[in-house]
Parts: sequence; structure tokens; C-alpha cells
Amino acid sequence: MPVGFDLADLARLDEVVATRRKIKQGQPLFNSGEVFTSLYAIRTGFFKTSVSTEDGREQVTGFQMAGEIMGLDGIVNDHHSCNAIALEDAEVCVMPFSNIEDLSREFPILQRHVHKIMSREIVRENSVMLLLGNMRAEERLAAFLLNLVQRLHARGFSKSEFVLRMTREEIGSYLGMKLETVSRTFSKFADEGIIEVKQRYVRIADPDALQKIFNPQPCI
Amino acid sequence: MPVGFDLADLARLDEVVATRRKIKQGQPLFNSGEVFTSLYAIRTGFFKTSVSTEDGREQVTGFQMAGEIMGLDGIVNDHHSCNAIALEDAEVCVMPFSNIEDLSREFPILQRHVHKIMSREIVRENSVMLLLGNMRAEERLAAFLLNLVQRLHARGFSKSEFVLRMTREEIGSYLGMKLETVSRTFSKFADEGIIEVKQRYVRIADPDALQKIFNPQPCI
DNA sequence: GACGTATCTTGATATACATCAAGTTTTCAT
DNA sequence: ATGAAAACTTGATGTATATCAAGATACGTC
Repeated sequence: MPVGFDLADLARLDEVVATRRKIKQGQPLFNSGEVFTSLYAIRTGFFKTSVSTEDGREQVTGFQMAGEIMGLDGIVNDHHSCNAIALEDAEVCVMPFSNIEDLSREFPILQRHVHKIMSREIVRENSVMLLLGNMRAEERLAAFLLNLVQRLHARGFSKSEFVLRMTREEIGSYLGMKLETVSRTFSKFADEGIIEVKQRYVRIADPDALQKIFNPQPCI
Repeated sequence: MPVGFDLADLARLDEVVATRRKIKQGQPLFNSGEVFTSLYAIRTGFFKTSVSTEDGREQVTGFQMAGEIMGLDGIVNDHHSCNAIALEDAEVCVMPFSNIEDLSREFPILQRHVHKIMSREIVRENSVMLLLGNMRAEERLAAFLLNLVQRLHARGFSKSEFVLRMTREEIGSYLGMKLETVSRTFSKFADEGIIEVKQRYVRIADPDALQKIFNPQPCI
């Protein structure tokens, strides 16, 4: 806890994250079009966010886990422009955005934090654009697995094995490929001994090989 | 100009945008890896931003024109993570981010503005992800042209004709397709009488047709 | 515990776009 | 003004991934 806060300050900061909300698996935290009031910090559980074309094609724009923030899309137009769906039973802190704005005027450290969270999301999306625009199926899936395991590891989970919370179709939507291609690429990695897969369970047997697929050596 | 500001306030706000910088065509405003200090508001000219894979493939992440803000990517790590290149001679306002943070603590209207700008960028990138992940070449180019003409129109330019500032290769990089495919798709639209193209010059002859390609009717 | 449904895997075939190639137009530097 | 380089167009061919299809596995419900 940073210095320079007295007890009254802490109480006010605590109030921002006071209210909580539980969301059942498969249920939306918010949907595109709904009025924006709050940001949400995930306490437990796993989410996907998505946008859709008018004719109903879905694009998964991200997968979010404990500690990550959702709802930033709603600030610009006071309405959400994407959907957030729980992929497992979840609990979030509801953080009214007007409170965040009020307090971040008083506490520069909070202000800085909010700015960094938004900037981080912009940078993440830049890297997804690179993935979707330039990479091949194997590179995309390697990038996805490495990113997922790194984030899980930062939360105290295993560096090498995990259980996917999303379907092949959702992975495919995020990575711009069809579920069959996701499945085939998983099988190919498994055949090559790079990973072990059994449905949702994944173990990364050779992280270096995966890294090499993601970062191919420039041909000299 | 919003109410509630006295002359002293205005002078301080004005100071944020006091310093300017000119960038020649083809030159970078900033590059990935450089230390982040400031956001930049475009006064005149046209930019592209891009990121790259380790083996040198480039992904254009956006095209920016007068009034738009660049540099948000640098906030999270105090270093830029993308490149900003002038596509024509340009001038920007250099806005030191620490000044912006200081002033936005004092002026809620500025604070709100900063938040909206960042949120808008997140929403824009969501829609690019949808484009790259789900749309076909014709839909991508239609979306691109409609977006470009809409932004130019908002700045007082023609609703139907304009001169592209970027090459076919740069358009292709942004849209996740090769320059030949961009060229062919331009030619196809021209053959169908939807647009008129002569190198960089484009006139949108049938905006409704373009809109229909972008928003295909869901098959009932 | 059995049944229906969702999810996943794998094979055969189709296709949108990439790649390779050659020629044309435009731009820019001298 | 002239030549070289960059940008663009168009055609022929190749390929990564989509699509279609069928079976296998896992999951949830009564």
C-alpha cells in the first residue's frame, strides 16, 4: 500500500470497490448497447469480450482473468460497445466510473493507474492486430498459448499446464481462424511433442519450440 | 469554450499545447522503444502508426489525421511500443503527459476528455479486430473507404472524393491483405461503378453499394 | 446411470487470397 | 527535361485455410 494515505483516504478508496456482483457461467456482465456506468475488476472467474457484425458474425476481442479490468469500451459513448460473458462462474467488483474519476483527481497514483490500464489495453490490441494481420495459424496459436500461460503464471498457477476455459470455436474467433483449424493446429503441436492436449487440458512440453514458432528467425 | 474558466486557467491550458513540432514526409514522430514523454495532437498532415514482428513484418495499426491524438501506447511502460510515421509533411502539438495529468486533476472536463480519447481508441481497435478476424477483402476495403471518407467529411472535406495519403501496400498492411489484392479490389469496385479510382484519387460513386458490401444483409 | 447435446477430431474437397511475374504509370532527383 | 526508382495494375499459378461431412468424446440432465 503506497504511502501518503490516511485512514479516511483508505476508507474512501475502499468504497470504490465495495459492491460486488456474481455472474453465472454463460451469463453476460454487460452487453453491447447497454448504458455504461462502471468498470469491473474480476475477483474470480474468467470472461470473454466480443463484438459482432450486423449479420451476426462474432469476433472475440479478448479473454480476461482475475485482476483484469473490463468496461473501458463504454467510456467514450456512455454505452458499451462490446459484450462481456462469463466463461465460468465469476465475481467482479463494480467500480462506478464517476467515483473513479472523482478519486483519481485527488489521488495521482490512482489517476496514473487508470491511465496505464487503458494504455495497456491499447497496446494489447495493437499486438492482436499484428497477429490477425500478419501471422499464420501456427504462429497465432503459439502466441495465444504463450500469452495465456504467462498470465496464469503471474497469478501463481503452473508455468506449463492449465485448463482452457474457452471452446475451440472461441479460441478460433479470437485468433481469426475456424474451430477445425484450431483443433488441427493443436493436434499438430501435439504430434511434434511441443504440447500435450486432452480436450481442455493443455501442457506445454517444449516452451522454446513454441516461442520459436511465434518468433521465427528472420531469414538472413 | 466551456464555461467556468477564467483567463488564468485558459493560459495554463494553453501552455499544454504551446510547443509544436514539424515532421517531414516519411519521417518518424516517434519509434517503438523510445522513451514516452508526450501525447501528440495532429495540427496538419497525415500519419500512420505501425508495429512489427521480430522478423520484420509490419502491421499498420492506424491512420491518423488532423485533430487526432497519437502516443497513447507509450503511457503503460513509459516507452512507445509502436512507430508513428508522417505520410505527408505534418505539424503536431507536443503535449507533455505530466502536464496533462496535472491539469486534468484540476479540470474535470479535461480529465473526461482524456478518458474518452483513450476509450475511443480501444473501441476503434475492437472494430479493426472484427475486420481482420471476420471480414473478406471486399468488406475490409469497403469499411476502410467509408471510415476514411466519414472522417474527412467531419473535417469539412468532400463526402465523396479524396486523395489517399498512403500506398496500396500500407492499406493492405492495415487491412491484413497484400497490395495486389488491394489493387484488384479497387479495380473490381471501379468495374462495378461503385467507385472511381485513378491511382491515389478516389471518388465514391455509390456509397449505398459500399455500405451494403460492408454490412451484408443477414441471410434470413 | 442412460440419453441427448455440445464439443472436439479428422478426412476430403473447395476457395479466397497469396505469390510470382511482367508491364505500365507516376514520381522524384539530377 | 531525362532517367531511375517507386508505385500500381493485371494475369497465371499456388497454397493455407475454409467448408463440408462424419464419427468420437465429454458433459449435463433427468
